[in-house]
Amino acid sequence: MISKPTDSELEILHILWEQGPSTVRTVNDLLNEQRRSGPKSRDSAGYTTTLKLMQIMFEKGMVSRQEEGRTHIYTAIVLEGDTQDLLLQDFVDNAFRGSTARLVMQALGSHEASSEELDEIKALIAKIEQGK
Amino acid sequence: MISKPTDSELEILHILWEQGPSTVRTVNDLLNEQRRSGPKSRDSAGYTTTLKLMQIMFEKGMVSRQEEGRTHIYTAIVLEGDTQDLLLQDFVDNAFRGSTARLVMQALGSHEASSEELDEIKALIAKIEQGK
DNA sequence: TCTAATCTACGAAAATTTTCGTAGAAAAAT
DNA sequence: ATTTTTCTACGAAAATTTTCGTAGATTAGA
Repeated sequence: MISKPTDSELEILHILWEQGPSTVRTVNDLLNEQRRSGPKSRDSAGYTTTLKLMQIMFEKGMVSRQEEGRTHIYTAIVLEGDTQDLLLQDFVDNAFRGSTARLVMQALGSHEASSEELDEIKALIAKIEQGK
Repeated sequence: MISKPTDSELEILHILWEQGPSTVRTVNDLLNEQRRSGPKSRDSAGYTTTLKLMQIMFEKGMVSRQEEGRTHIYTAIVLEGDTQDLLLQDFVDNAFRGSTARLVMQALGSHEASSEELDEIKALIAKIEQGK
């Protein structure tokens, strides 16, 4: 049973998706790196905090791990796209009452998108219309 | 200081936005109505649960209320669009690492949108490109 | 009138998520 | 060789969110 990751779990998943298989130490370092440089500077996470979270994620089946000497190397099992779908579905339901179109309108209306990105989106829409 | 509503608070805000000023009783009834008919049938909320949530929202300044006889009539203070912006910003950061374009692509790619909605989106994109 | 239903206020239990301290083993450094 | 660092495991505190029971007041119904 695939379930929605919590915010902290998602933070870790992003690192695993980007970096590939990693140790807790690596994940914790990058995590705090990002938190410092990120937009809303959060407190950095203690090592055992990250460790515990990754152990929980292992129990939930979100990540696998293999022993390498005395350390564990963790790998994301869930796919980035699948997870984003899951989160998106939930978010659209909660915040936009199920209307994907309204979400898209709001997103395009109030946030920046480069012309390249807009072109991509136009292309995608054309493709969808094609398929109808 | 405007802060992000929790999931339960958002559920209540949606009802206030739709219905306009309402009593706790009305909100609680509609809430449970929606939960029963909704996609993921959750347990219905007890009356005092909803009451307590709305009291908390009042303390936070998300809603105002006025006495009408012995009951209170609650009104949403925060605007739907502003709240959605707030939630969206957070969601894009957490789930899509800040890339609005990726969010839009994923949303359009995996969910349904009618041709009318797609037309609206195209129009919006044209307007944005115009403005550049 | 008196009984039942309905309202607010309030505190605290329950559930969930996040954080961290401590212990013990293993490796690395001095 | 012994001290320091680094790892896992584990439990539980802390923080947040959600739920509900109880009390007391007021209105409505029998």
